[in-house]
Amino acid sequence: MNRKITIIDVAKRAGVSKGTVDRVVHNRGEVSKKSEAKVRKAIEELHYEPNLYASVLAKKTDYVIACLLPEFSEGEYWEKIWRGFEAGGEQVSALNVTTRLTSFRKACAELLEAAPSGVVMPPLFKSDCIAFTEELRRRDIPYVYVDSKLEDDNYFAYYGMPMYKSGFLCAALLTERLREEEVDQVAVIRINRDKARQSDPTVNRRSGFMDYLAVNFPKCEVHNVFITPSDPKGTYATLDAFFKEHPGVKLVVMMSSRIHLIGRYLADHPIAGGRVIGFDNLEKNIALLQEGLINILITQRTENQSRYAVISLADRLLIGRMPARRDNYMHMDILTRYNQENY
Amino acid sequence: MNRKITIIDVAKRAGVSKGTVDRVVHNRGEVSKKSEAKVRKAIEELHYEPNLYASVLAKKTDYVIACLLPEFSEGEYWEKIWRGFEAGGEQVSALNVTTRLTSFRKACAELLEAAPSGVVMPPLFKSDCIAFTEELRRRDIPYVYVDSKLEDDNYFAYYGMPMYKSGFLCAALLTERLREEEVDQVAVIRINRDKARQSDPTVNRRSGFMDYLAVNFPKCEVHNVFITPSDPKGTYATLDAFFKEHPGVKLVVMMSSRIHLIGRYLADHPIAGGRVIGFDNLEKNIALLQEGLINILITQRTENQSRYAVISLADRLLIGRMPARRDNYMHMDILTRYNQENY
DNA sequence: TAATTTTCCGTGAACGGGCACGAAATTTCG
DNA sequence: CGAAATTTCGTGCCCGTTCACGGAAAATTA
Repeated sequence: MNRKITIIDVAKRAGVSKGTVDRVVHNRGEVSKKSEAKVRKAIEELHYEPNLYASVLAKKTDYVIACLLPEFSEGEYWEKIWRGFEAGGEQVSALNVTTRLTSFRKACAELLEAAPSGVVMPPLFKSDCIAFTEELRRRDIPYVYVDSKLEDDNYFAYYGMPMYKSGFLCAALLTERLREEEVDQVAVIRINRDKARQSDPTVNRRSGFMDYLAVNFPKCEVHNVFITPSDPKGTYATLDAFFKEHPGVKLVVMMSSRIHLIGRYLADHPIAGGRVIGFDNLEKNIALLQEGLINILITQRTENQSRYAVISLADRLLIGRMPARRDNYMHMDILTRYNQENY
Repeated sequence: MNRKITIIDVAKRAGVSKGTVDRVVHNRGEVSKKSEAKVRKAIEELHYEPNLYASVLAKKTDYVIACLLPEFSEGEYWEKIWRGFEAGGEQVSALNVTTRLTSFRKACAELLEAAPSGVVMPPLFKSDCIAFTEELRRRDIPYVYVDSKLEDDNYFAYYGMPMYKSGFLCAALLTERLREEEVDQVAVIRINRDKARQSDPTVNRRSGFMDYLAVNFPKCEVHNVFITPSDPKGTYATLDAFFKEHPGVKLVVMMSSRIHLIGRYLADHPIAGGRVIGFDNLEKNIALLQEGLINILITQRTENQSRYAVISLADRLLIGRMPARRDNYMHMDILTRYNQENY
């Protein structure tokens, strides 16, 4: 029948040895033009494709993919990314590819010792990151962005959410079916950040959000309410003060993954007839969905970002395959209490 | 460093040969209790896991997974299932596993000739299917259901949507934020079926839908409107007549994948201020979303069902792995015009 | 033309595991 | 106890690649 074509079949047909075929397949040189042509012809005619498994088995080199992420505690957004790294690592572990999870901070230093074959990371601290990727480029180490990306020219691939559009979607869902006079006030809960060091990862999302409102509800007033994650009491007080002062606000959103920070307040003061939308399916956020305290979570398969990233890099290292697309925008899922179960 | 543990390492530690270890690993017998114990201990201690790739390479047997589906034309629901079969087949093709796509009708006959190692199928024609799976059971050929399932005891796994819940979700989305008096009438578009042969695959979904309404909007009146897919003109006329007679109907759903059948009518008579919900992301349905003629599509990664099915079966055949869950309910996605792009 | 360099290519030992074969060890039985 | 039957186990080849090694052929130089 249609037995698999092997390298030997190709060699025979081209009238050379398997070593030569191998050299041609991997562009390793040391082959005369004539032989190369014959081999390529034979490959073409027989539709030869190397057996990945035999190849992996025989290959000696071990690849290490460094996966960078910030330090995080349980239940945080980064835990999902971390899971994806693990899943991807598992998937490629049999391929002589090892993943190494590293805290972002230590990465640069560590790179000097153990030179990895590839790097996956979210570009978190912009200036540090630029220096770092510069170094990677110099060393010819491919790197993949997850979560968000910088606009340098050298990243190998990017996997993440379309941030601007997610803000747009958020605004659309928030205001759907509402008449203009019902969308007069919106509260955007925001996180107090140390602006010197941390860039705000939600800027693009926020502009998508604002743009949608500006077009569809130009008269809508947007209140920014700043809270501090480490200070639950202060958060509660801030919210309390805000909603006392603006009792008409029925529409609430949180652009980052931490809508759960206002869960406590919502439990005590549910927003009747309003709508609350957050992002990302952290367990604590899902809980709020289930309790009906928030209406919608806009999420994505966060783990997939990091998993795909690892796999795409392994593909590149092992068989030189490029990803189908360089920029991979993940689908945005809409989660309600009725469809969160099998997510 | 942490070199991979091989069968030789285990053999050495247990003081036997690799042949014996192999026999233990695959429960092939011909091993004394004493040796087996030693080997198992060594495996345990070294955390040995056989290298899948080496294993596949060495194994000679070829597996064939038969994938059954009904005949379909382009753009239909089954095309997605078909894609998944192809994707899954591709993924396992390097593992000596071949997939063969077969029309449901011919399957029984063909089975008599080429005995496949496994079967994946949607249980479409109930009585035929029961006879068929009986035969499979007798021959000890594992089979996996996709799309929907029969409640026999022998299927190896099932991948599909939670039908009842999808109806529930549909009703929830349809009526969200509406006051009781706004949900007085609902139109359910249905397909005329030859009841003798074809079972209605949406019964469970419809009961989920009805149950939600019964609880939350007990006074709501549900109109069933039957159309015939092969007769666009008749469909148009039927719809026209219906909506003329019931101008108050603003909420419309279609439980099957064919909401696009009413696209033509909707284009001419958009339902202002109403809501139209359909199922499944067929291209034609997506187009309606984009044009704003329908509001929501409840979908799933249909291709994944069939892909997972193929892969799970390959796993079972190659390394005897059971799926984590026997029944795998896929997540239901909510698609709107704002998040359909990267799906 | 012989010697030397360079280019090209074939050979064969891995890689980790499956499995057939036959030998060794053990049990059974006369 | 010895022979035969049975159980248990080790050996070695094979799967399709990769790649180091070294030899043959071609090109260059003297």
